[in-house]
Amino acid sequence: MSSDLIANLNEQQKAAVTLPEVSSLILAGAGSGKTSVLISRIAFLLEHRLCTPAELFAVTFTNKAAREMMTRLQAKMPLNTRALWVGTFHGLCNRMLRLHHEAAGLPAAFAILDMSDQLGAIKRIMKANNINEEVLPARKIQNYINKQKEEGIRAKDIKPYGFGERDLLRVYEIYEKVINREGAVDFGELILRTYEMLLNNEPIRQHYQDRFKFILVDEFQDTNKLQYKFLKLLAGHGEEGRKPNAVFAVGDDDQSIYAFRGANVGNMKDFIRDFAIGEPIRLEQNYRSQGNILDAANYLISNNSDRLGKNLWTQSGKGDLIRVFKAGDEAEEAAFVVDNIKDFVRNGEDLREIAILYRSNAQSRALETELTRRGVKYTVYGGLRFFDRAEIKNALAYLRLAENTADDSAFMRVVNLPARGIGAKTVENLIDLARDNQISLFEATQLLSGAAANKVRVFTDIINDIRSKRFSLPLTALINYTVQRSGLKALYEADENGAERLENLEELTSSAAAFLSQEGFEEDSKENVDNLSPLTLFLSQATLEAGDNQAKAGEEAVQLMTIHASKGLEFNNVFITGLENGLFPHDKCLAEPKELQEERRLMYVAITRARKKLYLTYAAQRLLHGMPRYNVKSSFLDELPGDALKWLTPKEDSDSYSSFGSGRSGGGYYGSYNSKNSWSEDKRNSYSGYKKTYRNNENVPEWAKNIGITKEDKNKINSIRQSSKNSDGYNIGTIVFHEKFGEGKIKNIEGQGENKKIEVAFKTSGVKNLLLAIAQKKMRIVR
DNA sequence: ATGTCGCTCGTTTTT
DNA sequence: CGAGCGACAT
Repeated sequence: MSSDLIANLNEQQKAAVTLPEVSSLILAGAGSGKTSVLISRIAFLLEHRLCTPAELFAVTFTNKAAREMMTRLQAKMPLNTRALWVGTFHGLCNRMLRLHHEAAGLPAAFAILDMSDQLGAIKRIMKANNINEEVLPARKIQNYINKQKEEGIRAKDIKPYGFGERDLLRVYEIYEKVINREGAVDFGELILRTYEMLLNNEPIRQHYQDRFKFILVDEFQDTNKLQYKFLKLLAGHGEEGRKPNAVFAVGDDDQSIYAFRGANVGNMKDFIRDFAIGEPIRLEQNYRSQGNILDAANYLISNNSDRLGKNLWTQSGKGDLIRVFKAGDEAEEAAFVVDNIKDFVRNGEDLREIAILYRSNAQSRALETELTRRGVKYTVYGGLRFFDRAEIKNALAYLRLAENTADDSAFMRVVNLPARGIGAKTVENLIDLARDNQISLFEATQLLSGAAANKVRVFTDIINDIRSKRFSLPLTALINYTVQRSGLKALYEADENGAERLENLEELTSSAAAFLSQEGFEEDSKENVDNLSPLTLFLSQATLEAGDNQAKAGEEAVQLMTIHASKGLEFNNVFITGLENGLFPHDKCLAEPKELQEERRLMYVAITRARKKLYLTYAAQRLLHGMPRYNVKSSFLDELPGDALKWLTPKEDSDSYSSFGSGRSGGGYYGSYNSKNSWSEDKRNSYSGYKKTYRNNENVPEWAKNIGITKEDKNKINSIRQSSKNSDGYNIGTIVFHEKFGEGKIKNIEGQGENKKIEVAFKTSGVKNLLLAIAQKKMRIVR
């Protein structure tokens, strides 16, 4: 059994998996089999009886990672997953807080505020306390509060610097008080409150310290200061007369890309020191990418300082060269990308194995336009998530109020939704009453008088009614009842555009049903293993797991996403677009060397997503906020090894010759495009050796052959240039598909630009004359 | 209570 | 350019 477990591991992986009961740091490079090691480690501990399932605490950053760990573990051995403490920091802290809510000073049914609830709460507080939002934007305060909590700092711990911070601090103080009264916690509070609960309650602390003999942490480089403090406390580090529990931390300092939200790479070095780790175990064999891709990644990241140090290698060959393409503008860039995707498709590649990456979301637009135009299916990661939809949040707000009437965020959201004639004035009164009497908005409704009181009573009656049924009705029935009783159902039924919202509300019920079975609730049981009600758990999960916004499994589509979103994923073919100074590395990161290094790590992450083919593109000109901006290529391109690249457009050297001086070859194309220029540059830097050989086509080494541009390459580039210039692609004979009229063939074209008109013979709807500028939005080219 | 105008701002973001 | 928001009018 156990030999089977480690049979497929390499030496380093084996060393990590079979460690005795000690703390360790596993430096796991991209594609080095990190997840396998983590799972094998747990399996190893259990099989060798080093601990029981109940003695494990394994924490990840995303629900997806936690789920993957559970599934793969279950595939290895039969396990009762609910007994296992595997989850995200927030999920596990939520679990602990629910179990010990009294010790933490919270009601059993405490609400969890997401970012928008939190922002709303801050705005409400500012209004109630006459703090002008123009001077101090609520977003700034939200940022400030979250930054403090990420470091484990309470308002009472802060001595403000100057007036600026004094005001921020004042809101932080009131905010703490208010959300505590509401029986609510925000994301940061979830962890801070758990940390403090353990810190201040010795019996509970000791219980968990005795229990969790093995603590495993994934993506350790992404932990913030508070999370590290929490881990130390849980491990019993610094506890007198106690040997700390074994912490198995897996991470990669080169993939730390979340400093902007509090992640502290420094935790890795602190961990080595605090837990006397000695040397980390390095997983450096890469099983994902081909040689050239890996070389590029290594070469690039070597420009960063303060690394723990690591060099990825692979047994697979060099593979294809990395293609570099300079486009005139973003449309041309998109045309190039889609053109190559079409080639992949012709060669039978699965669309899901193609990813287009970019630095910022706004860049997806040009790409989407081109993909749509050429009829290539795609999905964009990071859209609106299920539990973030307005109608879902509305329904949940009713349920939240039924659970916890003090939840002011939920109250504000739905007190007048659907409209019940409760206007801004009434709400303002309620806010004042609540503030003056230190009570919830719901309680404040009791103090209202006159006509407003009657209108508000309609609302509170609804809440009380749902509340009274929350234990007697099963969860799915309760949700259905709530949707109906709240008036939301009628509201969306009356709305001619409400059909989709109604569907989503129905899906909410089915997601609750799925949740129940997944959580292992017995048919009629009211509680799970932790004695929590289905409703409480469902509401927690709705906030903590907003639902994944990834491509639906089985749907064949090109994957578009930011580089941040791509972390942890891999694809056969990857396009990294927008490689321009100012965009990537981003403007705002140029000033601080630290931030530039994070940008470089971001590039490192992007490169290492690719298994086989990697394309790097940039555009000389790009619309930014509607204005054209002229860019130079990203400095990161100069940090890649020349002999791993193939320039499809004339190679551009940077103004400084540093890249030559440091021994990076300028391998590239010196054929018919302005070859004179290139040759003169060649002479200057004495790197002409193989290029000359190439030109003469004698003794061309195999790897150098690839560097030349073929005729096909050139034709393709020209056609891209052409097609993006006249760019619409609507010609006589083009087959189009129109949303309304279906498929048709273009018979005639008149006019130009804005006035271009096309005459289309539709199969089923006859001949139509359409103004292209308008019809284009509802139409795509079939071929 | 609802719609519309005009202003501002624009990196990445999971929980 | 275009989303989102607040001020203002209806």
